[in-house]
Amino acid sequence: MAGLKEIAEAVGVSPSTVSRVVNGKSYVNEATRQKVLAMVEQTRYQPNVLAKSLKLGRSNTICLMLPSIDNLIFPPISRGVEDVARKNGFTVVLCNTDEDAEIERTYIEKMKTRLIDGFVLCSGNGRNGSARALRKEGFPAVLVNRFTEEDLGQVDTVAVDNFQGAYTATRYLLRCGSRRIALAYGDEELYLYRERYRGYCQALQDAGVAYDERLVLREMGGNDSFYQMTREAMALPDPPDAFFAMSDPKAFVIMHALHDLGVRIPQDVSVLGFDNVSLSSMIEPPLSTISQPLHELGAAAAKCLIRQILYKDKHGELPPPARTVLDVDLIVRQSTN
Amino acid sequence: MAGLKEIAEAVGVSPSTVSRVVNGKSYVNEATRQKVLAMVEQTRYQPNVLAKSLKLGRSNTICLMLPSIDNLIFPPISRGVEDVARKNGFTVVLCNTDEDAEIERTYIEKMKTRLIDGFVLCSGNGRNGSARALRKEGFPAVLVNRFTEEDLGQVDTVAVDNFQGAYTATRYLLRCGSRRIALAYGDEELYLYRERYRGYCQALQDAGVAYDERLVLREMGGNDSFYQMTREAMALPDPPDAFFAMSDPKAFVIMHALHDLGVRIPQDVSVLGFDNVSLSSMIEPPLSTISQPLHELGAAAAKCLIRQILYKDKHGELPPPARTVLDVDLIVRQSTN
DNA sequence: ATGAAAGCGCTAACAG
DNA sequence: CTGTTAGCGCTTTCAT
Repeated sequence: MAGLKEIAEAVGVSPSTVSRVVNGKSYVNEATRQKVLAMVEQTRYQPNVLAKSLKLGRSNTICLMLPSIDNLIFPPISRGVEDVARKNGFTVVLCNTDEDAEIERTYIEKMKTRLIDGFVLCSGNGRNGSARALRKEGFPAVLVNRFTEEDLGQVDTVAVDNFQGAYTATRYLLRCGSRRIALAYGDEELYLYRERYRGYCQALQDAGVAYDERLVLREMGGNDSFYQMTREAMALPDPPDAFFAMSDPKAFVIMHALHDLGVRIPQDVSVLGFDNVSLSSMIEPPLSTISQPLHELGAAAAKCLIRQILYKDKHGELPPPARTVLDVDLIVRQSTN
Repeated sequence: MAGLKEIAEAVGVSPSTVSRVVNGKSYVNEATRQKVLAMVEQTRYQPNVLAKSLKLGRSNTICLMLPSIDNLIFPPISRGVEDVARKNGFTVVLCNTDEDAEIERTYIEKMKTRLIDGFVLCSGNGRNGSARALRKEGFPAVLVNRFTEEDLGQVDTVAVDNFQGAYTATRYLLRCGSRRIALAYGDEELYLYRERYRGYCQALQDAGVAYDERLVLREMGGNDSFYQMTREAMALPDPPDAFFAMSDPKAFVIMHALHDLGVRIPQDVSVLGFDNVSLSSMIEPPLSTISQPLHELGAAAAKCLIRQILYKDKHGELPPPARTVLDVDLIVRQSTN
């Protein structure tokens, strides 16, 4: 692969000149500019990004940290991030942490030594303040979906309004006539789930419907645990007439359990999800759900991060943290009535 | 961030010495070694990977090129790649090409300038010989799932035995008593689908069952096209008594269409998929399918690639191309009988 | 408008 | 066993 030097020699100018025309930063005599350009074309010259990064202290690379790309909501988010990153000349490195704080820490350290320009994080459970630490060190960072109260105002965040989404969901179920709404509660460590819980409670209260602790199914060890909990709930003296699942995959498990119980959806009980994962429209019956704009969430995060990076280039410091909240929609399909 | 130089000064030795102890390549006086190590510890020194790569011409980074991480089979493959890469000290950067040869080409060029050590490719439709070109240039590369006859023996490949899988699938359906087996045929440009088609035809022939062109549903413009084709097939004078879908998502669409038609699965018709994507066990009824070891496919690819990289380091050239074939299993669930 | 020179952080001969 | 030197490919003052 030809380098700056080779093409400089071939044209009979200095490497600096070639660098100048390639980067278009400084004026160069039009005649030589053309000659250089011709040679660049001819040799299909591509600048060595590593050398450039080393020199500049900027790699045009961002890191996307998530629990696992296997989780259905992350592929679209990841595409959102990549699509805008690419459009802006950035490369993205994806890291799966498996929710392990140690792995996350290791990755972050490693990435710093690659002169990574910034981080998009969806991996924290909220307790480890990675993002805040990063920001304190001057690293651009943005939290997507997963963050806590403490992060707000301290670091950039992107998410939907989880409280509102759950409120809307619950109110809808109520309006459909449900009165005993079971809740499939995700990992309570996560702020986003606590927010959805709040939305659920608030909607119940606003409608004057009693909250029943026996109807809140608390995840223990994965989504599969909802299979058994669903059966137990249905065995209650006054069983649920609806299930609100805090994520679509939980709804899938619930529907499965209900099916095995011979309970009809939605005739006997309604099921409502949250996320609008691509498969939710493909199952039987198609799942009603609260849609999160997954791709946009990723795109917004990347935009936010790139804004920080550029701002830092210019002003030498990070811009004040911004909060982005996207809207959710209620998608009514056939699992509710 | 402290560099080699800083810690060298602090200890009172030369940078080379520090480099030596850090890399453990050469013997260093035990006493100084300890002092250096102590300082390394204390300053939490992390070598600048970029500088190292630039010097060595090796980045310890590999590139995973796929159509889109949104496609259900890729997340597990991607995890397989990442897991073994990480274990071996490699970072992976993921590129989504959306099946666009131009995007792929651009990505490849870009990655070369990052001194990428090698490529795992699942993105080609077979016609563009990216992998062969790469190999010719001396770049380690391995093809996963998607490749053609021409690639065999020319470049490293990793895949399941698609012919055998489809043969097994079809034979199973036949043994269950089906005689009119419709086939949901994926993109015929892809060798892997043509292989599955061969397996289907062979099994039919071996069983002495007539091949009926009207039963082969050829994808046109996405999986959703199978919805309509399923309806049409069921409207035939002698409709199918089974569907063999060349991928699980196609099976989902078929099941959906069948459901809307009021056809019962598996009582009226059987449906069999291919891939064993994680959701196939969660739908109603749970889908019988041919399981591809997705995670292992990725892991095997990464191993193969790393082997090439190491071999090249040592011998200055690539090892002869190897072919890895993994086994598939028939998973009988409840969509067939 | 252009060239010379220094240096980003690291490694690898080559001396000693 | 350890220090000196050169250089990976690029950008950027600073001269000219």
